[in-house]
Amino acid sequence: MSQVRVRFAPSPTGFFHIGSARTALFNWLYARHTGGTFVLRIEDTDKERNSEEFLNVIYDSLRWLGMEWDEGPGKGGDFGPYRQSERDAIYKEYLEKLKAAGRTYEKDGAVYFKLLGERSEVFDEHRKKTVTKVANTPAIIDDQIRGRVERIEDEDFVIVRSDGSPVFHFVNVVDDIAMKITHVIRGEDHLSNTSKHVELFKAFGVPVPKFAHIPLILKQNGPGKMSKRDQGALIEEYQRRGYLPEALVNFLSLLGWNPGDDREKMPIAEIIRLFDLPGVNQSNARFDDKKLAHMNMTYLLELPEEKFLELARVYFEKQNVFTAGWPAETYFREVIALAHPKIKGIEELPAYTKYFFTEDFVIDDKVRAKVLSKGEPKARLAELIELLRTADLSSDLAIEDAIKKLAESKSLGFGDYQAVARLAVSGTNVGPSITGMFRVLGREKVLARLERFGATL
RNA sequence: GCCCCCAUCGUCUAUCGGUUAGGACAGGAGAUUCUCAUUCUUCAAAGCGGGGUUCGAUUCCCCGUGGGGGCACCA
Repeated sequence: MSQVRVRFAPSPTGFFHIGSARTALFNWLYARHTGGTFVLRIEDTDKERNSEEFLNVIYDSLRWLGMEWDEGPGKGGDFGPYRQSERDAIYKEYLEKLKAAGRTYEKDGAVYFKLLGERSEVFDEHRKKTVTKVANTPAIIDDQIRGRVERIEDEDFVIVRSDGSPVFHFVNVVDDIAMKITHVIRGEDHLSNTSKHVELFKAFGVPVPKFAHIPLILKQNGPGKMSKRDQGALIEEYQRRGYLPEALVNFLSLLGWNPGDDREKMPIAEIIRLFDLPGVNQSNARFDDKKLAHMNMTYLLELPEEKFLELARVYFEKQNVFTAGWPAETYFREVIALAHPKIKGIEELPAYTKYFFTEDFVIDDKVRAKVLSKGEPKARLAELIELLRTADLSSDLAIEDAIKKLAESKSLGFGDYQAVARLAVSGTNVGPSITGMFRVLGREKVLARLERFGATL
């Protein structure tokens, strides 16, 4: 195990979204790549905005995506507790160090961190008030992605609120020191905060960790970064919709990083092997749900049949598709197998397979008009009914053979029978092979539907 | 307003000074398949502008412009 220690430090004040997931992912990847330790720390110092429910969302989402933490809540470790709300004693201890060093003062009941340098009163246009500026020297941020960044922190800032609770900047740095974090990998939105953090590290007399500020994910439409309110922003939504976590992780890894060549679809072990901080891009990336959907489809297509069946089963259960009871296992299995190579996402499954499970499906009017406008569908239907009364329906090949022979005898093509049969049996013009549909549905249902539809012509 | 970061097809990106600027998603056209989807072929599509440095800049530097982020007793 290497000395690298990284942490993901979410605040349970909202849902777990794409941006957080990618920050977690890059931390996790770096830990796995270096053989280091991935720490999960919960930043719940803002009592007003926290909830247990949000905490579980974080745990569930991380686990679903396959990012198990090495230290943290439920896992233990030598530097716990891992929830900031339980670390008051540690913050008090560190606050005393700062006080002893003469780097704090109180004002309006709050504790301020005192910067070093000459002070002057300046009117701040933005905040419309007079503030005290400090002629500080620039903080040097050694960023693994952006290189050397300098920024001057020129105002004292609050580290403990008047109600006694410590502020983010303070606890964040204290915990990174106490938990021996070596690399701080976080979103670029924190880059401007980093000068505060560097000042604190220096005030504590400890070495400043390496930083890596990763680019942000911009919302798909409109300006700005993606937030939890944006369409497609929540991890739990992908979970609910039956997306494959491997696909989501693969997609996320490619937002701001690449393996250095043309490869996109890669197993996680390969991503871990190739991932490194200097390879991360510096510019923000716009979220693209189409590309995610495509990535998901490629993963879905190569999923082993048993695995796909289980995902389908779970999805049908969650969506409560079968209100009147589950279909027979072998039947369900055959339907799902038929749909597997044809769909782009698990969420399409119920609609795609509906007519397999009920007689109560609608005939699409547009498709009906289109199919009935060509050839002699009524005659074809009658011939098909006649054929299927006795034909061998035990295999797709046998069915295809029978229909082809029939078509040949009338100097017609397979398509002349396919379209009208499909419409009668499924109500639409999209679906699995007609032979597969016949085989799985069985003679009785197929004939009944063909006859029922024929009666409307 | 001040500070910080960034800049290649619509989008994600490759290129570590010399390339017909490549790939992927999305889009167009075609082929294959019983429909649809897949798959395959193919087309269209990019170096923000201006200055430098250099024999030569997408690549290095500067200035604009544009985009993003930050400037709380939120995290």
